[in-house]
Amino acid sequence: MPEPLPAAPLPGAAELPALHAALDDWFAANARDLPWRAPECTPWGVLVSEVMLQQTPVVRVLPVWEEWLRRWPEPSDLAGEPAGEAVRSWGRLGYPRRALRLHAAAAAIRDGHGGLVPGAYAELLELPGVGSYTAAAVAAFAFGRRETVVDTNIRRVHARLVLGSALPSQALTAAEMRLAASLLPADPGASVRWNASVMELGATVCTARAPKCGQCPVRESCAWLAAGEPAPTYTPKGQAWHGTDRQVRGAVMAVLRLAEDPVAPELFYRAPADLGFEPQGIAIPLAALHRLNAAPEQLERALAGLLGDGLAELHLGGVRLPA
DNA sequence: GAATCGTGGGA
DNA sequence: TTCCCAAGATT
Repeated sequence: MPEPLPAAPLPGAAELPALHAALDDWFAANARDLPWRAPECTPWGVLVSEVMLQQTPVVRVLPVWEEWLRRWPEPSDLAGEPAGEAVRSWGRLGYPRRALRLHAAAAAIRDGHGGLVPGAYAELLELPGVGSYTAAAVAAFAFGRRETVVDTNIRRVHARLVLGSALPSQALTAAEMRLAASLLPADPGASVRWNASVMELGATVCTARAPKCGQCPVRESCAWLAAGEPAPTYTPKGQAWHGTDRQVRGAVMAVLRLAEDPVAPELFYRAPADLGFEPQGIAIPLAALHRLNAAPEQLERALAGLLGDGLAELHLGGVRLPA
């Protein structure tokens, strides 16, 4: 299939070194001091950070990551615990399936890789919860490999800087991957710094809303600024939340995370006050769940979904986190 | 390709 | 208050 030509000429071989140098200098002076970027951070620490950072802001990941690495310094440490411990210690990071998959990845690393996080993209990609972005990111940032790392930040920077668009396309395309590959420095060390600096630029300066173009080290090269900051050609559709099954799932998960013992499913369908619970412990998330006023069918779907995903399991008539 | 999957903070 | 969206993966 023929693809449309880029809206702006791509940076040529003559311009790329200057672009690389500009972002290299900017990153050296402005990079955030994040623990998973420290030289002593292990590949396991990098992998945990990358999974936690999927769709979750840095500030919320930081304390949970610290606790995970303190408690489970190596993959085998996590693999030796029940999966439910991973889900519980995930706290309120969201998308708790990630905790389950990270636990499964730890077991795969212990059983299939001698307990060491693999450094090859193809091997990383085989791990549960690791997709194309995370595999490339771990290979690059933990092992210094030359990989084409493409996340939402990098896509947005490329869209503006090179293509002159306000936002990247709604779905990642093969053309974007080729563009990213064409911009990557040949030297492995330089490529790692480039990936990290473009991502950092997108996260802190070239943001989705209200970009700080005045602070941008490559604003003179930006196709979007040159084009007069054209508006997006589409409006992203928001994610519904209130009244959805997802909201109910989240509320049920909050109960299970706090429960010491299996929770009788009937409790999900009644107000804690009617059950004679004091407003403490498990009664707090139960009350929050009840306030959602979810239809019984909705609660059934949420529970069935959690059981199907392995985020909950039945045990002696109750529901609990997976063993 | 589109839908699904949490959560909380900032604009 | 409401809306947006943040280092995606999976089906």
